[in-house]
Amino acid sequence: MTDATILYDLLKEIFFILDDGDRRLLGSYNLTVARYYALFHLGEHPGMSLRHLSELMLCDKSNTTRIIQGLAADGLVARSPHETDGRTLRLHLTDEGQQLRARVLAAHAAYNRKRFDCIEQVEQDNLLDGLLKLKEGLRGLLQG
Amino acid sequence: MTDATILYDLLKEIFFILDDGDRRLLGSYNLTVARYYALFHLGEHPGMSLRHLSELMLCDKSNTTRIIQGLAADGLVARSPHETDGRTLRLHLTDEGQQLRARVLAAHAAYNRKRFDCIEQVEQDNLLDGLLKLKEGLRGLLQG
DNA sequence: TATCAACAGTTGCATTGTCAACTAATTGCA
DNA sequence: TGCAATTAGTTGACAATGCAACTGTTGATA
Repeated sequence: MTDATILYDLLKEIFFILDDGDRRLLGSYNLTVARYYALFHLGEHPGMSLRHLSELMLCDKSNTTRIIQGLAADGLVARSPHETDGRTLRLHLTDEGQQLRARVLAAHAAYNRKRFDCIEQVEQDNLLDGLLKLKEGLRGLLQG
Repeated sequence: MTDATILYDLLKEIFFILDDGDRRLLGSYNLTVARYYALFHLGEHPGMSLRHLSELMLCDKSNTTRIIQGLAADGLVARSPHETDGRTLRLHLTDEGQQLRARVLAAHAAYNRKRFDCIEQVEQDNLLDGLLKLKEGLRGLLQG
């Protein structure tokens, strides 16, 4: 087994542990992980299109359609037509959506601090460096 | 934004990129990620039970039932009754399954090497150290 | 300008995944 | 031994997700 495969397996395993924790935390706010990400990105980019959101969420646009449908049904997101482009939607958080987003983001940040407390600050920084480089490299592969 | 959240976001994004790549690579072999893992484990433990496979795949046994049904329909896996325990199945790769497994494992390992080539060996080792520590820490949280 | 390609979003379908209920077989214990 | 509890696997209901095909809109160009 090569180093690359060990790294790969580790990354996958850590993801599953993080994701499992997320599911529990977010479930207590009646959110799924996907809905949480949608709320997050919509707060960062008010008025964004569905396609743009799909790119940020790294998922298929059909999936995004349905996630937004659910959030709209819950009164957290509003969809309006684009002013000039008849194909495009403008997505916005409702007031309720913004309030929920603020609460959940705070809870999630606190949860992350707790989770990553297990490693020292220096190691966090090292890890951050390595992961950043890895991410850039992987993104580069997608282009080339 | 705290370091912890940056780390978290990086890990998630890297996972999604890896997963997307996996889906493409495995798709070219007519495999899904779940089927790939099933082939992998079945090759390591010939004759294993469905329940055992479920544990290794970290998923519900009903899901495993259906994944195996699909693989069997494709002629990659054979199911036979256990010699002494009438409840239990014995799962085996067919010859075709073994050949496919060998090819796909090699392709996946090569793909991983290519993907992780973007960072130097020393950095890979550092990353591995940090991730290992993180994994242990996260596991610790689950217990405590 | 008329047409054709590209794009945004939706819908249908298959796979994956969970949970709960079920069947059949085994095990344990009174 | 015989009955109750456990175990292996399957099935059904449902949600999330990806892919492919579709509709309607925009844009580019001949």
